[in-house]
Amino acid sequence: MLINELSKKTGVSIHTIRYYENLGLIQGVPDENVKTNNYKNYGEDAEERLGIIIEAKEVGFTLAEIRKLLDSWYGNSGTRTEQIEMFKLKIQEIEVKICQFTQIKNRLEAVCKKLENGQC
Amino acid sequence: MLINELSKKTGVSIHTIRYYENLGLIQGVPDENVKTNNYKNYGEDAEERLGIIIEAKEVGFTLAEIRKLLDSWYGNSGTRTEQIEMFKLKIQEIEVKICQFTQIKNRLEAVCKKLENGQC
DNA sequence: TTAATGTATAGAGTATAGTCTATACTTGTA
DNA sequence: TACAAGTATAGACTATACTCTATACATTAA
Repeated sequence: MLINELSKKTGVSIHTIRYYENLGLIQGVPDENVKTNNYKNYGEDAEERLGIIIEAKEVGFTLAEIRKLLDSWYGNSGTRTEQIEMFKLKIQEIEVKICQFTQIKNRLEAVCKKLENGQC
Repeated sequence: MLINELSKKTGVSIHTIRYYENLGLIQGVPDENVKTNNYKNYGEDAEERLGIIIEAKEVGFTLAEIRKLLDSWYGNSGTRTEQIEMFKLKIQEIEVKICQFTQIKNRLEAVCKKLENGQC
């Protein structure tokens, strides 16, 4: 598919897709059959990678981190042991984040209850 | 306490504290007894607010959101009903985030296991 | 074939969140 | 009293993550 379709499918703007492509997060390839242009084609892999980027961004990873994540995910870098280390580290980070979220949630809930009971 | 002490206590740089103060997230007050300077004094409230800022930032709130949070927290804005609404909304947002984190964590764990079992 | 629309590339502009520098005044210690 | 260190203010600079503009070429429908 061309960039326009990828954009519509994922909800990511064409500009942003190109920005991600410049950063090496996804990659389109020119169609060998078409010699007249250098339009890039994006496959399901690009779509999937974009999906992961969106998800990872939502939970607070930077694009630099996501790049590393994708490289490990798709085995573009590091030995298997390094990849496993990378994933375990990320899992730990996420666990810490979940913990922090739970804490601040409890804090907010406590304040909320106080407010509801008119104790403020 | 003066800005230097506040910085040391919280681990937030003097520059950043001033930046937050400009945004209205915290506030120091000049000492009425000292007429020679306009050095600002920061109380425990400022320290506490900085603590909340740090926590909230860690879980992904923007400074604009944190400002609203602090205003509700300390009752500087809105009716009680509005405050409760605000808190409930934030709690919901956090629940969604925790859910997203759990999902991506499961995803990472699955890939990790595959890697460990040599299925990649 | 022409006009509208789509694509690629490069580079400028924007928003957020700092971070640093310059200048000027104040305080505290030798 | 001199001087190092602290403080305030304003403004410049940086990094991240876009977002937009300009230019040029390609494609497609009328």
